[in-house]
Amino acid sequence: MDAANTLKNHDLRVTKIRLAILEALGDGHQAKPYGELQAALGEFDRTTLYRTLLALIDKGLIHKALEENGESYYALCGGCTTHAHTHDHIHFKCNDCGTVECLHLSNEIGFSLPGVAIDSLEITAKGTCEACIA
Amino acid sequence: MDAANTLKNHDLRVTKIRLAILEALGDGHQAKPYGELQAALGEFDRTTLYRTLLALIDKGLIHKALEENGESYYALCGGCTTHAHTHDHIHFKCNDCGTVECLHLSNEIGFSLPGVAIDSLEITAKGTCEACIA
DNA sequence: TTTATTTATGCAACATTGTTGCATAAAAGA
DNA sequence: TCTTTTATGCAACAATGTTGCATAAATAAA
Repeated sequence: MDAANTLKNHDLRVTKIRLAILEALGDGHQAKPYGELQAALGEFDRTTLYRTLLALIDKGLIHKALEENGESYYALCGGCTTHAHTHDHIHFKCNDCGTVECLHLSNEIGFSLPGVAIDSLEITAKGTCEACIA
Repeated sequence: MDAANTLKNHDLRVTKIRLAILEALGDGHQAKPYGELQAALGEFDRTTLYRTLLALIDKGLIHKALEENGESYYALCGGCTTHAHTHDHIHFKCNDCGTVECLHLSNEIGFSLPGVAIDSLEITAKGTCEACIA
């Protein structure tokens, strides 16, 4: 499906910046830092970018993958559901090249916290990615 | 051990703000948001607070438990080692009362990511805490 | 205990991100 | 094409992060 239809299917009007953000986020398994998005979308106003990201998150098209050093990383929602980016989905950041990837786990992660009700689980692993090891 | 000796043992001079931060962080199993620390330590300059937090992190006395909505949460390093707050240590945020706790897991969490080398793992769970369920 | 040295603090200044209100422009439906 | 709804851009401000530098405070040495 093309980006315009993806937007329509998520109850969003088709506008230039929305198409541009979807394009900037690429194939979806990699999260982009806010600064990079802002640089890539320099033709648009910062406020518009900010509000558009909120809108896309709200409609479940993208998600905030991680926050680090005051900067947020955004990625397309691939197989993820809108509200539960959990259990079988983790974020991996390479300390060498800085790449942040959304990875699917074959095995589910399980643990229990007695007494509390868990709604969501965010797991961020850091280390060295395959490309930087080689 | 009292706070002054804790500082000395970590290669840190004993100063008013450092003692005040340790006191503000309390018994250590609960992380405090930056804004709350700043409010509690209002007598000190913001820059000093900022640099002091960096120093305490650097020496392994405290750690940044989580970042959310641009705000960092800090907690004492209890049983944690300086660089690896992982595997058996998670952060739990109650969506009701906002409390963030550092919790110890009895069972270790395990999973594998083929090809990558994992240095650290951060796990944040959100939901409702025991007090807010009751 | 006084002095010398090292380090922390406070202040000023600025960058970045987040955030809101409002007038205007653009998109979707009639 | 016209109308209605929504998005965009601009201005403005708040909060956090960050650096440089002069001064004050803490530690080490005499």
